[in-house]
Amino acid sequence: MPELPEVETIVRELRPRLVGRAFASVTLSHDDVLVGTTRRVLLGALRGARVQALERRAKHAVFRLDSGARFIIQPGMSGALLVPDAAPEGEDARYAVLVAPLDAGGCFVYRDVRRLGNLLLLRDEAAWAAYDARLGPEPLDPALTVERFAAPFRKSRQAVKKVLMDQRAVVGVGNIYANEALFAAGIDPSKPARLLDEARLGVLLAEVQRILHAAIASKGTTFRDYRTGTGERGNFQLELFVYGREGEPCRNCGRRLALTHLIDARSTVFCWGCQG
DNA sequence: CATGACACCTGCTCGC
DNA sequence: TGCGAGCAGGTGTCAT
Repeated sequence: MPELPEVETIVRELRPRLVGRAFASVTLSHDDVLVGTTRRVLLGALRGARVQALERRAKHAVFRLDSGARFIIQPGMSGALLVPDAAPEGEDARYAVLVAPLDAGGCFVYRDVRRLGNLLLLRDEAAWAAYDARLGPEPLDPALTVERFAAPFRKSRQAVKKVLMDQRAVVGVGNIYANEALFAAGIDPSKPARLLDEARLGVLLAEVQRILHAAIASKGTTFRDYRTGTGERGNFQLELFVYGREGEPCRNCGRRLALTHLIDARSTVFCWGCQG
């Protein structure tokens, strides 16, 4: 479900509700979301732990705990982070994977229908460094240069859209925003990445940044079940030019937008006229 | 090392 | 109405 703007929105909304609070208790409904840790270790680390900071890295939420460990949530396709006033019951509890009442009232809930999301526990700086090193640069980092952004594209024979969604090249861009950015930059999504010159990649980076900023301002894109940290819908779906609009007229030239699943088996929507 | 295929899991929609 | 096929904002592993 969530790409960079959605996770950024969730983290911003939950930060004031969680930072400074401690998890009074923790329950976990399924073990299959755990990566690199066990139920016993994770629950032991979270019980009584106080949240010192809540940040976003790539499409993940990062909880810095007072123990020095970091608790990471990768929401995957259907994960949601919420802080209701009380622990969920009945239908609300159905897909709750992790429930942690807070010391000062309220409750932290990680809800995930498909459970493709993952929970990680990084116990020290070395573990954090290893996790961080596997991820590419943040696209909204003002220090990111076009040269750095362009490098993995210049080396790859893959479709430019696939590289754009590769979290080792640049983080945070998933299927929705890859489709949108490539349309805005006038780039054919199936074009081999290495065939794009530096100027074109500069345009692509600029469009990625513009669109991600705009999507954050709209609190993300709600197509199905994405909700912000306060349970609201995002609004960026009203500003999409191609994603989910196959068969409809291009908002730029009026042609019918095309759909293909040939790139990385993900839906790619594009305009034959505008993306050369 | 780069690349493609497939796995993880559940729910919804669409066509027959 | 029922049922199978296909699809869904992500990411990791495996063979080749």
